[in-house]
Amino acid sequence: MSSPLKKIKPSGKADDSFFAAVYEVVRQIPRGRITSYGAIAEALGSRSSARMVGWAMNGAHQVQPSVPAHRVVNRQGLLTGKIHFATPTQMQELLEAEGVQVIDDQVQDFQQLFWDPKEAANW
DNA sequence: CCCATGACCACAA
DNA sequence: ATTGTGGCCATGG
Repeated sequence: MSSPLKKIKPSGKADDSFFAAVYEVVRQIPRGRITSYGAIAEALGSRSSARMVGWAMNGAHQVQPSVPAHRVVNRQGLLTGKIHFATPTQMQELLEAEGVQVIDDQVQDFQQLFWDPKEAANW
Protein backbone atom coordinates (compact mmCIF):
# COMPACT_ATOMS: atom_id res chain seq x y z
CA MET A 1 0.00 0.00 0.00
CA SER A 2 2.72 2.29 -0.91
CA SER A 3 0.53 3.74 -3.57
CA PRO A 4 -2.22 5.79 -2.04
CA LEU A 5 -3.64 6.75 -5.38
CA LYS A 6 -3.38 3.29 -6.87
CA LYS A 7 -5.39 2.92 -10.03
CA ILE A 8 -7.64 5.89 -10.07
CA LYS A 9 -6.39 6.66 -13.52
CA PRO A 10 -8.89 5.94 -16.27
CA SER A 11 -6.95 3.13 -17.86
CA GLY A 12 -9.60 1.40 -19.87
CA LYS A 13 -12.81 2.48 -18.32
CA ALA A 14 -14.00 4.50 -15.41
CA ASP A 15 -14.30 2.03 -12.55
CA ASP A 16 -14.71 4.92 -10.21
CA SER A 17 -16.28 7.89 -11.81
CA PHE A 18 -14.32 11.00 -12.41
CA PHE A 19 -15.77 12.11 -9.13
CA ALA A 20 -14.21 9.30 -7.14
CA ALA A 21 -10.84 10.11 -8.63
CA VAL A 22 -11.24 13.72 -7.60
CA TYR A 23 -12.16 12.74 -4.07
CA GLU A 24 -9.11 10.53 -3.85
CA VAL A 25 -6.82 13.31 -4.92
CA VAL A 26 -8.42 15.84 -2.62
CA ARG A 27 -7.96 13.50 0.33
CA GLN A 28 -4.26 13.37 -0.49
CA ILE A 29 -3.91 17.08 0.05
CA PRO A 30 -1.70 17.54 3.12
CA ARG A 31 -2.99 19.56 6.01
CA GLY A 32 -2.16 23.22 5.67
CA ARG A 33 -1.79 22.89 1.93
CA ILE A 34 -4.09 23.73 -0.95
CA THR A 35 -4.51 23.02 -4.61
CA SER A 36 -6.65 24.14 -7.50
CA TYR A 37 -9.45 22.54 -9.48
CA GLY A 38 -7.49 22.74 -12.68
CA ALA A 39 -4.45 21.11 -11.10
CA ILE A 40 -6.56 18.16 -10.03
CA ALA A 41 -8.19 17.91 -13.41
CA GLU A 42 -4.86 18.07 -15.12
CA ALA A 43 -3.43 15.46 -12.80
CA LEU A 44 -6.27 13.19 -13.77
CA GLY A 45 -5.46 13.68 -17.41
CA SER A 46 -8.18 16.16 -18.23
CA ARG A 47 -6.86 19.62 -18.00
CA SER A 48 -10.09 21.14 -19.21
CA SER A 49 -12.26 19.16 -16.88
CA ALA A 50 -11.70 21.57 -14.06
CA ARG A 51 -15.39 22.29 -14.06
CA MET A 52 -16.21 18.72 -13.26
CA VAL A 53 -13.84 18.85 -10.34
CA GLY A 54 -15.86 21.64 -8.83
CA TRP A 55 -19.03 19.82 -9.72
CA ALA A 56 -17.75 16.74 -7.99
CA MET A 57 -17.03 18.77 -4.91
CA ASN A 58 -20.66 19.66 -4.88
CA GLY A 59 -21.42 16.20 -3.57
CA ALA A 60 -18.25 15.85 -1.54
CA HIS A 61 -20.09 16.85 1.55
CA GLN A 62 -22.03 13.64 1.59
CA VAL A 63 -19.09 11.47 0.65
CA GLN A 64 -17.09 9.43 3.11
CA PRO A 65 -14.45 9.58 4.24
CA SER A 66 -14.65 13.31 4.61
CA VAL A 67 -13.25 15.25 1.72
CA PRO A 68 -11.28 18.37 2.64
CA ALA A 69 -12.93 20.48 -0.02
CA HIS A 70 -11.82 23.59 1.80
CA ARG A 71 -8.31 22.84 0.59
CA VAL A 72 -9.39 23.24 -2.99
CA VAL A 73 -9.48 26.73 -4.39
CA ASN A 74 -9.45 28.19 -7.85
CA ARG A 75 -6.47 29.10 -9.94
CA GLN A 76 -6.24 32.49 -8.29
CA GLY A 77 -6.23 31.05 -4.81
CA LEU A 78 -9.66 32.50 -4.28
CA LEU A 79 -12.23 30.74 -2.12
CA THR A 80 -14.79 30.54 -4.88
CA GLY A 81 -16.48 27.51 -3.36
CA LYS A 82 -16.95 28.92 0.10
CA ILE A 83 -20.54 29.70 -0.76
CA HIS A 84 -21.24 25.99 -0.91
CA PHE A 85 -20.22 25.40 2.67
CA ALA A 86 -22.51 25.31 5.64
CA THR A 87 -21.62 28.89 6.45
CA PRO A 88 -19.96 31.56 4.33
CA THR A 89 -17.03 31.52 6.71
CA GLN A 90 -16.67 27.78 7.15
CA MET A 91 -14.09 27.37 4.41
CA GLN A 92 -11.95 30.24 5.56
CA GLU A 93 -12.03 29.14 9.17
CA LEU A 94 -11.06 25.62 8.25
CA LEU A 95 -8.11 26.89 6.28
CA GLU A 96 -7.01 29.27 8.98
CA ALA A 97 -7.29 26.45 11.48
CA GLU A 98 -4.66 24.66 9.42
CA GLY A 99 -2.39 27.64 9.32
CA VAL A 100 -3.48 28.97 5.97
CA GLN A 101 -3.92 32.69 6.06
CA VAL A 102 -6.93 33.95 4.19
CA ILE A 103 -7.70 37.58 3.59
CA ASP A 104 -10.75 38.74 1.69
CA ASP A 105 -11.38 35.21 0.40
CA GLN A 106 -7.86 35.23 -0.96
CA VAL A 107 -5.31 32.66 0.18
CA GLN A 108 -2.06 34.30 1.16
CA ASP A 109 1.15 32.77 -0.16
CA PHE A 110 -1.04 30.74 -2.43
CA GLN A 111 1.79 29.80 -4.73
CA GLN A 112 3.87 28.78 -1.76
CA LEU A 113 1.20 26.65 -0.15
CA PHE A 114 0.12 25.22 -3.46
CA TRP A 115 0.30 21.45 -3.53
CA ASP A 116 0.59 19.75 -6.85
CA PRO A 117 -1.34 16.46 -6.98
CA LYS A 118 1.15 15.18 -9.48
CA GLU A 119 3.78 15.23 -6.78
CA ALA A 120 1.89 12.59 -4.84
CA ALA A 121 0.90 10.66 -7.91
CA ASN A 122 2.92 7.52 -8.28
CA TRP A 123 2.78 7.38 -12.00
C1' DC B 1 -34.05 14.95 -26.79
C1' DC B 2 -32.69 19.91 -26.39
C1' DC B 3 -31.34 23.68 -23.54
C1' DA B 4 -29.29 25.92 -19.58
C1' DT B 5 -26.28 26.12 -15.61
C1' DG B 6 -22.18 25.10 -12.96
C1' DA B 7 -17.11 25.42 -6.43
C1' DC B 8 -13.07 26.39 -13.72
C1' DC B 9 -9.22 27.20 -16.98
C1' DA B 10 -6.78 28.57 -21.15
C1' DC B 11 -6.35 31.19 -25.11
C1' DA B 12 -7.16 35.06 -28.52
C1' DA B 13 -7.94 39.83 -29.49
C1' DA C 1 -4.11 44.04 -18.10
C1' DT C 2 -9.01 43.14 -19.33
C1' DT C 3 -12.74 41.07 -21.98
C1' DG C 4 -14.87 37.55 -24.58
C1' DT C 5 -15.34 32.88 -26.06
C1' DG C 6 -14.71 27.85 -26.22
C1' DG C 7 -14.34 23.49 -23.93
C1' DC C 8 -14.98 20.02 -20.65
C1' DC C 9 -18.67 16.51 -18.50
C1' DA C 10 -22.64 16.00 -15.55
C1' DT C 11 -27.18 17.11 -13.78
C1' DG C 12 -31.79 19.16 -14.01
C1' DG C 13 -35.99 21.09 -16.32
